[in-house]
Amino acid sequence: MTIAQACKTLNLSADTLRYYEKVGLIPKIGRTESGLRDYTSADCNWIEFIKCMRNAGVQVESLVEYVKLYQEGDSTHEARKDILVRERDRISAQVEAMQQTLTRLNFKIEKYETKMKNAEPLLGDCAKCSS
Amino acid sequence: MTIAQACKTLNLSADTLRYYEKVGLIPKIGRTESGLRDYTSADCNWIEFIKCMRNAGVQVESLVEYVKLYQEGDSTHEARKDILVRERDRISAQVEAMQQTLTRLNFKIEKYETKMKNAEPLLGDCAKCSS
DNA sequence: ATACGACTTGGAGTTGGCTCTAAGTCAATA
DNA sequence: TATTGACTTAGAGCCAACTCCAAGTCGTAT
Repeated sequence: MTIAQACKTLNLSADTLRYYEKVGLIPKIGRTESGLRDYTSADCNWIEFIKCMRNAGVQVESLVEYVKLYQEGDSTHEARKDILVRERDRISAQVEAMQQTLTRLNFKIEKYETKMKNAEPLLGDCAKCSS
Repeated sequence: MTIAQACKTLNLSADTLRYYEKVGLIPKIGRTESGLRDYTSADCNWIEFIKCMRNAGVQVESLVEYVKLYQEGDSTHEARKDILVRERDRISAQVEAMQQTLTRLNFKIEKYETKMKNAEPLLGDCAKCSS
């Protein structure tokens, strides 16, 4: 699969795919005889995984670390799991904070909707975010 | 309240507070006779709100827009509500994506824990993220 | 009086994550 | 054979959101 096709299936730009490969976020992609990248479906699955993690806010750095360990083989089993656990906990905390923000936003939106024109001076008085 | 005290209560750096004021993310802070910033509790409440939104990933740009409208008075009531709704929907979608990522991560972590050393080649085969 | 520490400013620098540019290679088509 | 279009590379540029720096101004303690 050419890079153009990979872009379409993954909905990522060619620049981004090349960037991901360059920084080690995805393993080296195989080449055709003339030197063009040739994405396998395994490559695409991996990139799909990476994309999912990136969308959730996992840093490129962490994923690079994970890929590196993965390439070092079985001995890195524990370390890899630790990264996943760490990132899961990070995302989990982030989701909780966001849910509190949602509660707060909904409270404010409701005030706007019930035409309480004086909602704004109370801005800070509604439920506070924990952070 | 001096900027140092505001930093402590809000857990934000002085640079960040000044930056927020400069770009219009928080209204102009009053000054003492000698020109030092003097934060009121209303200022702190506002900043607390801003901080909550920023923590949830709301862009500075959007918040600046909101503050600007707020300062223009009652006529911007609808426009302000629209911003809040827009950002709520954005956060909401993001939370959903993150929850799917969490599911995926938990699946992988479990595989690591049950000592399925061959978990990695299946990387892309577990539940896909929608995005 | 002078030194100190907390503040002020404008503007430069940093980080993360892309995104774009320029110059070149290659295969296929007119 | 010449041109077209998709690819290649290294490296520069860009954007958001801070973060740091230098030079200067206060009020207070020695």
